[in-house]
Amino acid sequence: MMKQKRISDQIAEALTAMIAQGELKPGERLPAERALASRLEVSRPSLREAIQKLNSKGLLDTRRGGGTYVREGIEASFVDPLLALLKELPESRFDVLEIRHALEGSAAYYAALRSTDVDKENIKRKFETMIGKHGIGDPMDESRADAEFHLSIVEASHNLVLLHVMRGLFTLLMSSISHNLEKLYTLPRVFQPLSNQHRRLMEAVLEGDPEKARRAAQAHLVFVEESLHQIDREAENNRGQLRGIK
Amino acid sequence: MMKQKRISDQIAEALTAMIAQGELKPGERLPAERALASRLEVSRPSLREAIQKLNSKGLLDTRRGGGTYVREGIEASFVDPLLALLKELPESRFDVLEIRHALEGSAAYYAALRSTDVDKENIKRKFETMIGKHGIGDPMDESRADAEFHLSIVEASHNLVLLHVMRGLFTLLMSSISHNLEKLYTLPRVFQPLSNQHRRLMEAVLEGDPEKARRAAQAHLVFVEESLHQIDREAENNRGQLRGIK
DNA sequence: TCTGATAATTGGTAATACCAATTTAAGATG
DNA sequence: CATCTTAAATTGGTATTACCAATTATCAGA
Repeated sequence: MMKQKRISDQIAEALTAMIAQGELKPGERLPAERALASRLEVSRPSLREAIQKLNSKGLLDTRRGGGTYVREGIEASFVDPLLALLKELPESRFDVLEIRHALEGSAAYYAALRSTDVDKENIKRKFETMIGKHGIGDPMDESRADAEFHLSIVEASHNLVLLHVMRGLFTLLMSSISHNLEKLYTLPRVFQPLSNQHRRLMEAVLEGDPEKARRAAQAHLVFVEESLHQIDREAENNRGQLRGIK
Repeated sequence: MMKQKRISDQIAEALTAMIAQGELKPGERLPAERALASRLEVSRPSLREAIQKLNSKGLLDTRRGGGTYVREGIEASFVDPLLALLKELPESRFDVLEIRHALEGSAAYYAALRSTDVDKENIKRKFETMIGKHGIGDPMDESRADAEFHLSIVEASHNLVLLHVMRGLFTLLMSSISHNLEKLYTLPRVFQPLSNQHRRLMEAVLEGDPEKARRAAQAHLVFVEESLHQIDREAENNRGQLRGIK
């Protein structure tokens, strides 16, 4: 006979399912503890224990006097330790690029094999959005649109675990932006080939050519890596010249 | 003026520090809730909330009537959401294999480029351990030794982010063992080529041939994937036959 | 209409009681 | 003396109640 699960675990699971199924959306506020405990017919401490569990997992966010909310970025449990690592070791972002090279090559390959018409429309939309963001504002916005374009391709691969991992990696990169990544979007000699590569990648996926898609994704990542190395070197040289003047 | 942290967070942090500093060792038992709450001069519900947080993070393990223990294996924070996913969708383990295909190909490539003498000795040791475990006991032990062999190659790639991701994926697989994975070690027609592939992978890394290492890693993963598919089909056929008898 | 004060709501902490599961200790039996 | 069974003690789990602290909403006055 199976042991009965503790009530707090059952509540945590139910809430997790509601978040996973979209019944509870990022940013949405839960009912007040007393009301929710009453509705679920459990005691408030049991509910609190469940909520604390999910706070700890990064799924919920509770503000004293202000209510409990579904967190906006749900990958925190994966990201936090890596974020600490990136803080300590800025070179780790090249580690991330190496991983992206491997994973996005695969993502593009499987996307070319598996994408549905809906996926393809989504990829096109994200590409247009990304192009539309160029030059008109915050490079952060461009960076976000870029990430969303790439994630649309990962979605089209229909590998849920890969999507989870890639979401975590992109969240990580967005959080650690500060290492000249914006230069990718503001330097014309970089942005133009970057944009062409994005287009080539999209076209390969839309044509359903897996090997071409893989190569396009990997060439793109190699270009990003080399561009960042170069931008780093130029920034280093600029610092050297400033020292000479002072 | 900084907001004062909630008491349960302070307790959770203190306990985490004690674990990190070795004051509390894996497997060790905490004092009883009432005693610990009294010692810390907090209420028992506050302490319980802290303990539930750490249970949720995989740092502690609480047994009703039996006490609270420091957990033995500590990578759970990455694993839990994916574990839930794997429970819901057993096919996700093939998603994981697709990712391993991409990541371990890269890991082997960079390991062949970057491994030090220490790395190479470690890889050899893990290989010998894995071979030594074959057939003499629990297939779980073999599975663990297999994971450690692969992780030794990831370590030799000197990509810290990749190591973090791969550790998480292996912990995930170990936790979700139940889908005929042990058959990989107990079926001679599977184990023999598997073992040869492991050897070939190791040799390519030791020779410092990156492309050969990548191909060896990827061939190995393809073989694992196909073997699991086949084992699944046979299990399905066996179930069909049992139905016929009953 | 805007601002400040007050009331209401919400989360945080504590104390207490009791139930359920596990562990330990004591007693009986061979 | 060793082993088994039973009872007691210990431990975690749940619930109720009370009160404090922070935030939000509402109301009154300028």
